[in-house]
Amino acid sequence: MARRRRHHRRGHRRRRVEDEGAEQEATPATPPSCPHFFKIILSQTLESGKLGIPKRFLRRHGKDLLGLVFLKVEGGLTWPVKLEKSEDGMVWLWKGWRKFMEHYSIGFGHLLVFRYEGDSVFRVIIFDKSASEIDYPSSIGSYGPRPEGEFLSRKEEDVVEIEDSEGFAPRSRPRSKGLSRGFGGRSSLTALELASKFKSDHPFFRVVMRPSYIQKYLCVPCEFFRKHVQKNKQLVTLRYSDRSWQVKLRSYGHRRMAFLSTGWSSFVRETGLHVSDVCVFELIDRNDIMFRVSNFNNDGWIEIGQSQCQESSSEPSFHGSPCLSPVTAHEKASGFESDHPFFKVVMRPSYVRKQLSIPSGFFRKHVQKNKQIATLRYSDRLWQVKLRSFEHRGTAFLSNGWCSFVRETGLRLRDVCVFELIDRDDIVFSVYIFKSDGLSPVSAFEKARRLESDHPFFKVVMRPSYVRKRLSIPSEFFRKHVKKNKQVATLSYLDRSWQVKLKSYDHRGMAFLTSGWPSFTRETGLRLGDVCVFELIDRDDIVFRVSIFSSDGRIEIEQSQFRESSSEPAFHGSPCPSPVATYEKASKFESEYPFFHVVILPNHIYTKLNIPWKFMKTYIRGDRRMVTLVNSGRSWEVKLHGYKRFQIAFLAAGWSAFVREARLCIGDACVFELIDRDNIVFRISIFSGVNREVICID
DNA sequence: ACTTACTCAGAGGCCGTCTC
DNA sequence: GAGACGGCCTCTGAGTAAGT
Repeated sequence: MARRRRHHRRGHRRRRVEDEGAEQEATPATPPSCPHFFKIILSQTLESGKLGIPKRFLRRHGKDLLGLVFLKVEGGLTWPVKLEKSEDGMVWLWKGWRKFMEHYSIGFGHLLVFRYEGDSVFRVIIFDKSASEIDYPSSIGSYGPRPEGEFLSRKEEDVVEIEDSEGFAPRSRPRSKGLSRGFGGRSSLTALELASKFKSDHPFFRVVMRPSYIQKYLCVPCEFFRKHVQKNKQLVTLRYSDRSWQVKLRSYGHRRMAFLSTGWSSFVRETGLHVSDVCVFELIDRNDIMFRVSNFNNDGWIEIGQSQCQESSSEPSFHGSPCLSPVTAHEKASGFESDHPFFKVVMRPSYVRKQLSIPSGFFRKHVQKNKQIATLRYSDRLWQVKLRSFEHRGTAFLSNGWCSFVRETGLRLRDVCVFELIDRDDIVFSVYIFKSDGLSPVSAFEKARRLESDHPFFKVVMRPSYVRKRLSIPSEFFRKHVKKNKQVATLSYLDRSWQVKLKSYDHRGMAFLTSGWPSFTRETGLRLGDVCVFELIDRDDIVFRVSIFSSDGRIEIEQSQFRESSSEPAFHGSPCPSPVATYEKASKFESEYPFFHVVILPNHIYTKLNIPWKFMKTYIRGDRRMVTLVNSGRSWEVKLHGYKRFQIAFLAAGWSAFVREARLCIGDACVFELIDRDNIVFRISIFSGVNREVICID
């Protein structure tokens, strides 16, 4: 049930944020008895002296509105305002509206919520530019509104609110694209309203989650910090749904600022906090600085600290690079809950190809040290997988047998797996696979990977740090194509260009696009998972022509002179994803003979090739030490090593000769068909990169 | 034959500076 | 003053070489 509700909640979150000046009606979560709409005050409204009522609101409630309505502000007067109807069906608040605006000093960027109470009466809530509700004194006559940015509530002295979110509230700073981009919120407003009703005996503050809060750290309102937090405190505890997180409290005394830093991102990730969620932080223990956190979500879902909601006591944290975390699979998996301990993993190329890294925290906590084998259960099948751990490094992997699991369950890059430990004694995991579907970056990836240019270029999958901060330039590309004295690059995209600072650290061979890059990502709408191709079209002035391939089909612009590639440069930003396509081709391979396939990695070229132990155990009898590889009419004798004790097998002596002479390349996928079990003869089919397809199949 | 250590690229965190 | 931005450092993990 809880799972279903959560899923429902995610669905709401994904609703598109409305545009500038959006007019909203009551949300589905709002009781039907209390319809409302909101308006953002733009210059046009100020100049015309009238305010349009949203048509959708009129359709539902317009018949109740006669020629006159009454506007009431909390604790204030009731203002009669005449309505005007224009020919196009619009209805305006007209005579009396200007007076109302002047009286309450309503200005550009203010947000007004009109809650319809029936009988032509609207209760009006006024938010200033910082999205803080202006709390007008009850003896309104001689008072103007409180200064912008002041957010202390008079009703509750211990309450400090900061209600400001890039997601739906106007920022205190002007932005280039207008201040109300995505005032979105029909749903945010509901969350905000719900949160605004929050009451507690403890001091508390409310925060609307901004992108920077989600991505980096949370700013604690300085007023609250000064008043309630002892200066020597450096650690706080956040309680949420029966779990606790230790988070570092960082403060700059001289600036009277405070942030929740180390540990905050874990809290965000593990509680599934999103931009525009409204959180209430209740200080339930002043001595140890413990906050009870309640989250008011966008669709009215409330998750209160230490609530009855079922929340996993295990570790629901995601493991694996966030850049590869597909929003959809990720979100689907986010709803997973269990009484058993579990961990979640986003499939990275190395996981799909090789071995799965187990989160060290999970391993330490739940897996007995002497265990060497784990069993994976998926559907009605079981797989035995070797459990490798390196205690001193705190790392652990699923190795031998894992590849078979991947192959046989059809696991792919960016799928999300949940591993639920249902039997601690025998280490049995029940595995749940959340497919990344078509919304993963794969399609963008596939499109981008086919491109080639006469100019030097590199390709990047957008990671969180790239989107929000800076872009890392492949060191090899930088060394090879960019002159050392260059400090500025130009990014050309469509008809626009951006000047971006080029920062390099020669001693480490690292290079980044820094200042100006955030503007580029913001203004081109670049998002996590999008793929960018950077063509260096001018080496002297470092001009990159950029092509963007969106991860969800939202936009796709190919403005360059790209053509289909035959020799594909590696992607940057995630470890060597290019073999995935060849792997996928090889995955479709069918044969009457038993077979396995591998993607050739650098270490395969120079050293040895592992054979899946399960394959070895099932199909290769006896203790034979030599095998024959057949390809394109030629054959190679290769030494076979198999170690029962470690369940490892690989091809060694003779293998490198095969690699060399069969012209295997890194990223190629090979299918090994066992065409003669007695003499151990493998027929090798090679699937190469783009355009080469299968080079030869005997 | 197998394990462990080392190296390096890159992601992300910390904290100072800048800007509004 | 508040918060965004930027520089640099540390940590992580993949790949590989060396050690036992």
